[in-house]
Amino acid sequence: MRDLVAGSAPGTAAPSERDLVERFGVARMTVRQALDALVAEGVLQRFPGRGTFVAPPRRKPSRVASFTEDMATRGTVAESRTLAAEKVRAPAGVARALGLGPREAVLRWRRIRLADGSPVCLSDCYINAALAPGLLDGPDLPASLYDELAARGRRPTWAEDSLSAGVATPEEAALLECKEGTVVIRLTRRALWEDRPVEVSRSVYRADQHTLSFQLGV
Amino acid sequence: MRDLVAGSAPGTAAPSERDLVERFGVARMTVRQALDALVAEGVLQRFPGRGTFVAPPRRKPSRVASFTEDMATRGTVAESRTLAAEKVRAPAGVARALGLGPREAVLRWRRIRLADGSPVCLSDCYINAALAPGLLDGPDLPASLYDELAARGRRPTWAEDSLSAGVATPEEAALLECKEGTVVIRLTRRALWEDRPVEVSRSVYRADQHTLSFQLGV
DNA sequence: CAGTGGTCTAGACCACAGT
DNA sequence: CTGTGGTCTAGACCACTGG
Repeated sequence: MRDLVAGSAPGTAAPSERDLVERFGVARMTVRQALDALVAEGVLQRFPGRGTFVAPPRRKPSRVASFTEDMATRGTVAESRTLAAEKVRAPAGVARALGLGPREAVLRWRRIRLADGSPVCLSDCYINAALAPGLLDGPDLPASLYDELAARGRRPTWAEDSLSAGVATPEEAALLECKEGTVVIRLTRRALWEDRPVEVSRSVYRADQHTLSFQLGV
Repeated sequence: MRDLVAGSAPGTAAPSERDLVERFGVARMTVRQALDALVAEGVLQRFPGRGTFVAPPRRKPSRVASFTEDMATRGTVAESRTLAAEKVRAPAGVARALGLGPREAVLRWRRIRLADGSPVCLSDCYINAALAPGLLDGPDLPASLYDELAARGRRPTWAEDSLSAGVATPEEAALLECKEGTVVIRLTRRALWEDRPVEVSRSVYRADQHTLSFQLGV
């Protein structure tokens, strides 16, 4: 079905609905449902009175990106060193951001993130334990938090990021293997799955090594 | 139609399709089309074999935000001082980013952006003149670039932002009324409308005064 | 004008949930 | 088992577009 238009130049007219009815020997409502799917996908566009046409290419929808993915799109290898992976009672601010009562259990995962072997980011992540039980319990820690959440059907569908910049504290400088006073970007993220907070995190990126990028949809 | 579920708690069952057929005296396909619209809007969710239910509330889709909107959501007043508003031949890099030939005409708009009266951002924006003819020609400059583009049906539907951080140059410091060496966030944006580049810009934010935020959708 | 998509009817059979 | 949504048929009339 979609073969009929695959690879066609944008603006090319698709066969009319009544054409397809004849060609496939089905009812017109059936044809329309098939076309509806392609329209929803953005492959086709309909113009009443004129016809159905191949839509101009669409940008990928914006999507909450994981560090791992982000690195992959740059062609660099993401690794991480875990500094802490534990179940703790949520600090007040974290509990509030996760919509939990104070001192409820959360998972904390603190990592240094490396790109091609050199440290670019220090991340401190709190995960709603109720939504991802045992996430940090296995013999091996997950390679990617978002992949692991995806495997549990809990990948964030929405996130709010706040960005500021400053200079590295002595501790940050030591962990990121840079000079104290290096300019860093601080990113705070609150990520939700189906309107329920899954993760809050604070990350510190070496700004001299790393550029953050965002794709913003519609 | 949507009154039937307006305000209902998420998870509430909607009337079944056959119910609605009787209630409104229409065909089932008609009911389904009406429901399809609500499902597409995210108001309802269908579960085969079980029924149709009120969907959990959805986050607003991520959307390319304008400085003006961004300020409004913070409850602060956005203003700007125009440093330059002119038609120029596009520098090579800008031309490439806008998908134009070298030295084609583009609109350049350079502004200092103020939040509650104090400078927070220096922005240098190049606009594809073909997509927004005369944008800077009126007796008054637009109050908001994105509002003005929206009025012409050319509001960006997609954008790609790159963020880095550094320290203010002497010129930037003078314009932003801060000390040389103040930490700043540099943001490069390429904004498209229907897959055609509309705007590329470079902005410099005082990081000690301003936090950038992003909402990222699905 | 003829052709297009948009909407609608009054049925039908299927796969699947929950009881 | 009954009731649900998912899919399908073979028509129909409408408003709109373009020549």
